[in-house]
Amino acid sequence: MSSTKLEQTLRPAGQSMTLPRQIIFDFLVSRGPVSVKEVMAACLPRADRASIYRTLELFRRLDIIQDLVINGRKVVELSEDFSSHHHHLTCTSCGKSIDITDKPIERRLDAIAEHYGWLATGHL
Amino acid sequence: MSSTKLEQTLRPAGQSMTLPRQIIFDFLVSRGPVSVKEVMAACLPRADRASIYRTLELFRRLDIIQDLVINGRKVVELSEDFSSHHHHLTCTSCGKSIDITDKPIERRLDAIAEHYGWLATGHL
DNA sequence: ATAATTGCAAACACTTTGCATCAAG
DNA sequence: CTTGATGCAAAGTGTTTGCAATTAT
Repeated sequence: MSSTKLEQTLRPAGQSMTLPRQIIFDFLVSRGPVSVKEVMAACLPRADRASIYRTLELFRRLDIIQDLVINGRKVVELSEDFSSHHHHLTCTSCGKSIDITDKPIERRLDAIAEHYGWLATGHL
Repeated sequence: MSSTKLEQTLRPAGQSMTLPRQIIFDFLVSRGPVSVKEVMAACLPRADRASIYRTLELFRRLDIIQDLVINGRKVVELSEDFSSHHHHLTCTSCGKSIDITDKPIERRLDAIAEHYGWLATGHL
């Protein structure tokens, strides 16, 4: 199969590049943060329900995706290595969110961590 | 029943002050962010499983609690009206988290929202 | 060829619902 | 008393697991 960014992550981890994994990954790339239910709706029956769960778990373990909650909705999105680090601005009326970035916030978070004697490895 | 902060929130909403609700609320006050499973473990069988779900849903609706994900764990914690606004510093090794507050962060978030023409009503 | 991954079906866990009983106002 | 909340049991969803068949290397 073609040498994509996905494959470059799977191979070193001793994982195979397979069609279900590609299908799920492609969907995640095409959409922003999505719920598991949305992944199901989009990938079934091309990928089996069990394979979807197993793939999401694998992607999570390889840090290809990360979980988060937006407006009380548990969703999954590509991690920073596959998209870029950002935050979300979410409308409390319609639920839609947009991605934002802000250097000062990042710097301040690092400073806070340092103040407490921690090393900020990441944040939501 | 006694006039607690909880009761002062339930009454105006036309809700009764009941023992199960008190039990669950007390547990949430005594502990920080906890998973539903932990609430179950602590409150069963004094409160019924169904009552626990119904109460958490009610608390959520009355903004007594809020959901969030800490380190991939979906948890619930008292909202700002019942604790004070804060953020979490979470250790990636042991999973423990501590509460922190930081004015500059708050101000910056407000500024960002304004920049996008939004009004920041809250954030995680 | 062989080892890993998949699809299917069954098991399991979690959450919600209907309804009779009980408690709060 | 009257209405709303509870406990129980059953139904409904969501997630995980075992295993034979399939696919990647």
